[in-house]
Amino acid sequence: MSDSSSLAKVYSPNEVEAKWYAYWESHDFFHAEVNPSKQPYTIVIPPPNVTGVLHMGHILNNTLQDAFIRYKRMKGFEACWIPGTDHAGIATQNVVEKSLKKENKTRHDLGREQFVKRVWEWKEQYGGVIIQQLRTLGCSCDWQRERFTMDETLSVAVREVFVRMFDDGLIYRGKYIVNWCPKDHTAISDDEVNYSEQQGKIYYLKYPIRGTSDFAVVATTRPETMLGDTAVAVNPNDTRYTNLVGKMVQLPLTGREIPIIADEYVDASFGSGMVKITPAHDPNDYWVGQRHNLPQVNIFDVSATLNDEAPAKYRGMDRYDARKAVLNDLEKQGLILKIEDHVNNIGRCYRCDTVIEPYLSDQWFVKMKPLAEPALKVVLDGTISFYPDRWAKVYEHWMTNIRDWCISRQLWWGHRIPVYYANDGRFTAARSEDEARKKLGLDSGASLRQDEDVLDTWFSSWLWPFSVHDWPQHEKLGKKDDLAYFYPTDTLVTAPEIIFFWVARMIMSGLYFGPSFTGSNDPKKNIPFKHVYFTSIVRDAKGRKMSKSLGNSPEPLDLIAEYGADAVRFTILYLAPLGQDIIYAKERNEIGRNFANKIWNAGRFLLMNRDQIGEADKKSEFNLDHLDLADRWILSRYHSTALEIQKAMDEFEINKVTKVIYDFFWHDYCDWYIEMVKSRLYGDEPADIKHAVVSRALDLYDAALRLLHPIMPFVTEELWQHIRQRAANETIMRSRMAEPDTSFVDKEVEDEMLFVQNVIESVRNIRGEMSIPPSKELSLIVKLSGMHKEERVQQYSGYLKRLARVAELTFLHDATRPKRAASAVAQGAELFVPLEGIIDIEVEKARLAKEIDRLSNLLKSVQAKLTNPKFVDNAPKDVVEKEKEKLNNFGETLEKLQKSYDAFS
RNA sequence: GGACGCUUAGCUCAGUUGGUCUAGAGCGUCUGCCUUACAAGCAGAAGGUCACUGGUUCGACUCCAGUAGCGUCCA
Repeated sequence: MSDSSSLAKVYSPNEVEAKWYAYWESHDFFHAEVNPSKQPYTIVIPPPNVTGVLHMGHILNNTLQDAFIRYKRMKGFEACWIPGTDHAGIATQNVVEKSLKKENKTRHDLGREQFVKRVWEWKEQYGGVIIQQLRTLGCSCDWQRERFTMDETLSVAVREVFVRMFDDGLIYRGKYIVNWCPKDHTAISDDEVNYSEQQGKIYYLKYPIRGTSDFAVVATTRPETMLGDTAVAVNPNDTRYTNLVGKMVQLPLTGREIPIIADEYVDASFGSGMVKITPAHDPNDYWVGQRHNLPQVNIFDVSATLNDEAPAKYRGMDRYDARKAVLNDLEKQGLILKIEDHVNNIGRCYRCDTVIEPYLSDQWFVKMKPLAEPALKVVLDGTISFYPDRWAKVYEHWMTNIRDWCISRQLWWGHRIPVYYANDGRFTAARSEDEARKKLGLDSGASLRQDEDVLDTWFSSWLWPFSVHDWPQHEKLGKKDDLAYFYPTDTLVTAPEIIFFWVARMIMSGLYFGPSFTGSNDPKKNIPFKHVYFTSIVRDAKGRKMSKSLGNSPEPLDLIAEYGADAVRFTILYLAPLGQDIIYAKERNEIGRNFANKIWNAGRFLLMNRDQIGEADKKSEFNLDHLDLADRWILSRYHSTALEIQKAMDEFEINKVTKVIYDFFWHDYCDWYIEMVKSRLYGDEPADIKHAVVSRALDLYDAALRLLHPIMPFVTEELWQHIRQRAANETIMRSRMAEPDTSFVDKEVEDEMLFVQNVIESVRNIRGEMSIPPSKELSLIVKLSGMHKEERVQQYSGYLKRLARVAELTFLHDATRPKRAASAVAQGAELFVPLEGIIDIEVEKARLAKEIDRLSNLLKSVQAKLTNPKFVDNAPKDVVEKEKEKLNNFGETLEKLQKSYDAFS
């Protein structure tokens, strides 16, 4: 596998990627096992919907996780990335219902059992395509540990948690406003409601205030709901009504009296500044009612027909007939102040287009206060850290204003609520019917009815970090060690949108249930993860969030096919600053593609030379004595790069990681080091030196590939396998990433190299400005000064000659000045490039003038500082010293340039 | 309405405890090159009142306040 002739001129990723992924997977390289000799590093995937397909958000999220996992694996950790999907109650049920609709059937035609069976069939056949797509992206998930939230063991976990919390008094049944479809007789979720604006009316109703002849005027778009009013509310800061708060009003048509209350929710500038409160028929009013302990008067039945709570004459009317009747009766009593046109936002059922009714119904809740308190603490005290940390504030705000969690859903697909009702109406939560009978004191065989509802999908995913290890059956199933070893996980990578839905709840469940399997009350042992990385939002070139409905997102698999997975991975990480959005356009993948190609071609270069020149015998390679400037410099650069990468990785600054490795590989290694290597390989050095040069270049390349591997796994594996003979089961992904060794970082060498680079760049600049073609070789005359010694410069003159395309290099020792030469100053050294017959004096004068101008501006500002006594007195000594040094440098350089300029006048 | 974030080259972004690091990179633009790894490349160049206003300071892209625009979450 080390044949350079197989390397094409341009890298084509497709076959390479498929080949290596199959190799990795078939060799179990992704699999992690309990290994006491290693430290574990664990990530659980945010389980994508089983109905989902890969989108740009997934690309970002999963590339991040894979980069972290691969990095830690190469740093010697037992790295375990546990994948899986979630059953996505509503989404999945919808998909199957839609397919039923094509057969002109509804789920009711099939019945619950058959319908659920049908969903499972769908899941087995079509579900989880995203899992396959993650492979295309290169994700090194431990597929042997793949889980699904409806798996039997995870379902056991859900029931266990429900029963324990029920018994602990943390789960209760209560009333809650849901979106109710009066035609389908079902609750639907927020995203199943279609909202549209519609021209309607707003009615100003007059409610008599008891003990006065005044009226409270309330504005409403739904006058019929006044029959269920239980209060009138004003804003507490609204001075117009301060004296009314606490008084009672007579609710017309009902004979009831209701209080006037004060609540912040009321917008004093809207309508009359007074609003009717109908807790049973409006979500906002519901919360006002909760705050003020108002009664909930539900006037509708399941078809939105008026029930017995309404006055007799309206009973049996539907809501629209009731509206007419109520308005008619109020009008008769002179209780309508006015009617205005008004644009309403009306929600309709996505299935049947019936106007949705906010409807009070029985639901199950989790008490959040007791769970929230410890979960907030571990974030505030840093036991769990957020990246970026400002999300901690958002988290804190939510956790301190938390509402109970409604966990019941009126669906068939999901974990059915494990609550059982006896015939007499008593109920309990239980792991099985038998247990329920026991708890209810019933005979075995007594009939029971299980709750019809299922649980919110989040009620299973909040257990994910430990349910993936089959808790609570982990001991029985032989997973006790796995749970102990891999829990808590280390890093969670997720979108900030689900900080409340998911992140916060996982922290709660970890702290609440953790002690039962960690055997400890230490929050550090029970938290589900230590670090949370919140991903960026991927936007299009116009700054709009990428979404299916806008159709502004590229198809990720097409991107991978066109540019290669490595390129897509590299590009998205390169563009992903911590905590900032990503502006993404398809063409940007050229960054990653070009980089992959660059690395590929550097590999080609090395292989050609390895094959033509040959390698050194291993031992001589790192004999530090014979390393020259280029070698010492690239080693220094390599180790500082490795150190920077390590730091950036630790801080989750992944885009910095990509930039650092990109700059090192492309600019340091390719632009300078390889070019310098060429001058040695193509010169007349002895063979053994050439061999050593080839070997050293290969070693550095090998090390650089390993630094890059977590981000571009495929191309690095391909090249790593090519450059040296590898054993049958070897892989770069399980090789060790070298630890940065700062003893190689050499400031002096980097400074000297900087001088070399300055000289070369100065000559290139002259060449460019004078339009001298590269084919024309130049002479260079150098007059050194200061620290630079001729003997040293002679040692690397070969580099200057080759890289600046200089045929002849001479040194000047006296004050003579070469005639008709372009000149420059590099770190105090004067450079002259004789250009007899070529030089355009005006061009050269302009070139020098520009540089003189730039430097004199710098000089002026330094002078201004140093002549300011306040600066000299107040600024730290080293800063003043630095400025003085600058003054000297600028002054000297300026003088030299000026002399050159004057020579032309 | 509340909280938070952003505004640096034509575009997308770096710039880590205030010292003009001589404010950088990629793309785009211009010039010259198919120089025996790479034209998806090499070399060079042009391009920036660091959103605006004020304040703190010897000194502000950097810290503070306000303004404008954009964005996210919450209500």
